[in-house]
Order: sequence, then structure tokens, then C-alpha cells
Amino acid sequence: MAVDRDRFKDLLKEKGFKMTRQRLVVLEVLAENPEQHLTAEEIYERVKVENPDIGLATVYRTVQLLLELELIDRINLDDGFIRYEIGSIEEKEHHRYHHLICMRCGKVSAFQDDMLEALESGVREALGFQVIDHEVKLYGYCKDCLEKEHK
Amino acid sequence: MAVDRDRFKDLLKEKGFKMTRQRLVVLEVLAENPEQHLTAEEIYERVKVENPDIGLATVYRTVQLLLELELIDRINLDDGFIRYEIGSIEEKEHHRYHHLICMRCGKVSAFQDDMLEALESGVREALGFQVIDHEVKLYGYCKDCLEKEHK
DNA sequence: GTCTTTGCAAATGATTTGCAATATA
DNA sequence: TATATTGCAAATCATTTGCAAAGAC
Repeated sequence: MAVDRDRFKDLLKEKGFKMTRQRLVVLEVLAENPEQHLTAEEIYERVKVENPDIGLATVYRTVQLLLELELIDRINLDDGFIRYEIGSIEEKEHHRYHHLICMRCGKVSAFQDDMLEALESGVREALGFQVIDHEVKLYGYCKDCLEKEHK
Repeated sequence: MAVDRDRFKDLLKEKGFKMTRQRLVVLEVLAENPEQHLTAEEIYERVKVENPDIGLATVYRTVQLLLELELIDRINLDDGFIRYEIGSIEEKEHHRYHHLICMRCGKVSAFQDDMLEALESGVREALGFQVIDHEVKLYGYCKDCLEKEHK
């Protein structure tokens, strides 16, 4: 997934930000690793390969900016790190992926499902709460770990 | 919701732990504040009222112990704090509450709903992933904030 | 040239840990 | 008494921030 530089630049200008090499590179790393839920440190390591003089603080600042621009999503797997991944183009309504977290090997995978629509309208009617976004985490055992266990 | 001291003591002994005043008091604070999703610091403040000589580190250690004993649940609202609440007695299958988080006032409320059962069996069949537990967070605007906005 | 952004190092803040003193069984 | 637990203070560690230098437009 390649980054459209001009589009990115326009998006930045629109909000009064400037286009920099650092911002582009961070976005590119995330675009090249879809569904990889990288930590800031992991992004930093990958960015440093081609840009050894970038600072970790810049990665943190950039990631917050990209979040504001809604170009990336934030995921919290409760392991002490905040993780980031590029936002899916299909996510028109700004709905996040759901995550499957394996309790044995720690592997994380994502899937999409729209069945929460029903739940959300139910919540609106029963409790008067208007749902804008949701986050679902399913904990359990992945296919590989289940198969290993059966041997 | 009162704590059954003898039951708590037995549960501790079963795993080789000892019953202490501090552990009892922390559990009691959580039992007296159901669905309140307290941070360690908040638990500490409430515990200190009657036990001024307790340490914050003890609260942190106790909360981890209670988590191991599955007497309490952990909630992460992505605001930099880990929160805890007493486990519902009805939660036979160790399923957590779902949380509604207001994006305006920050209020958090909980609700229960079993509609994820269907999603979970679907995930099992389609992806071979066996779901043990789930966590759902719905972000949006609460009733009060919606009403204020309409004025 | 002006204003934003960066890199570095220092600060922050929630949580954890070492250890000697204390409490439990 | 033997072992687990506590309280305190110091350590940890991800993330944030101040500031002077460098970069974007």
C-alpha cells in the first residue's frame, strides 16, 4: 500500500501542518505494514533503517498527528504499549477492526464484522447513548495453538 | 455487596496466600463500589480513610492478586490508568461487562448483553479461533450530553 | 523571513521492585 | 517460629515536554 504524497501534503496543509520527511516516512512504514499493530518503538526501529537521524520523540509526535488526521488507528492490547496501524480505506464510518488476541502465543489478528450495528441501535433506544465508534477484543486460543495442543 | 471473609480466606489459603487486613479492605472497597471502575489510586484513597497506614504499593500488589483469584476484572479506558471492578456473580463464564464511554464528559457506564455469543461461534467456525473472553467498548455520547446539546 | 518541526535530554507519571520490618498461621 | 506480606523509597519504563537548532513554505 503506497502513500500518496500529494494527498498527504494537502491533508496536512488543510490543517496548517507542514509536510516533512519524518512524517512521510512514519506514514509509509505504517502503510507498508498493514494490520501489524506496531508500537512507537517498533515504528522507530523500522524508520531508522533508512533515516538513522530521526528521534523517537518525533515518532511519538507524528503518530499523534496521524491519529488526529484519522489516517491511522490506535490499538491497546493491555501489554503496556500503545499500538498503531494504518486505517482501512473501507472504514467509511471510522469503525475499527475487531481484534483476536491469542492468550497462549500472543498473536493478534483482525477481522471485520458489521453485526454490532444491531447492538448499537439497541443501546441507543434502551439507554439513550449514541454510539460513534466501537472497539472489540476477543481473547482466546488461535488455530495454531489449538492444533499444537491436540498433539 | 458484603464480602464473605471466611470464603475469601479459604480461597487465599487454597493458593498458599495469607489473609491480611489490607487484602480484605481492598476487596471490600471494590465490593462496595460495583461498576465504578476504580483506578489503583482511587482504591488507595478510599482504603486510607479507615486504614491510613496502608501503602499504595500494597494496593497495586493486592489488585494483582485479586485479579489472579478472578475476584475482580480489569478495565482499560485508554486514559492512562488501569481500572478495576468487582466481578459480577452472574458472570459464570468469566465474561466482562461491556462499557459505554462518553466522548464528551468521559462518563463510563456498563451494560450486559449476550449477543456476542453468535459472533464468537462464527469466529470459531470461520477462523478456527476459540474465544474465551471478550471486551467491548462503545464510544459515543451519553444521554445527558445529547440533551445538553439540544438546548 | 517566519513559523513549524525536529532532536536531544530531561521530566513525567503510573506501576513495579528491593529490602528490612512486621504480621499471619 | 517460619514464611508471607507490608511500607517505604528507589527504580522502571513508556510517553511527553522544553528548548535551541534546523527545516518547510
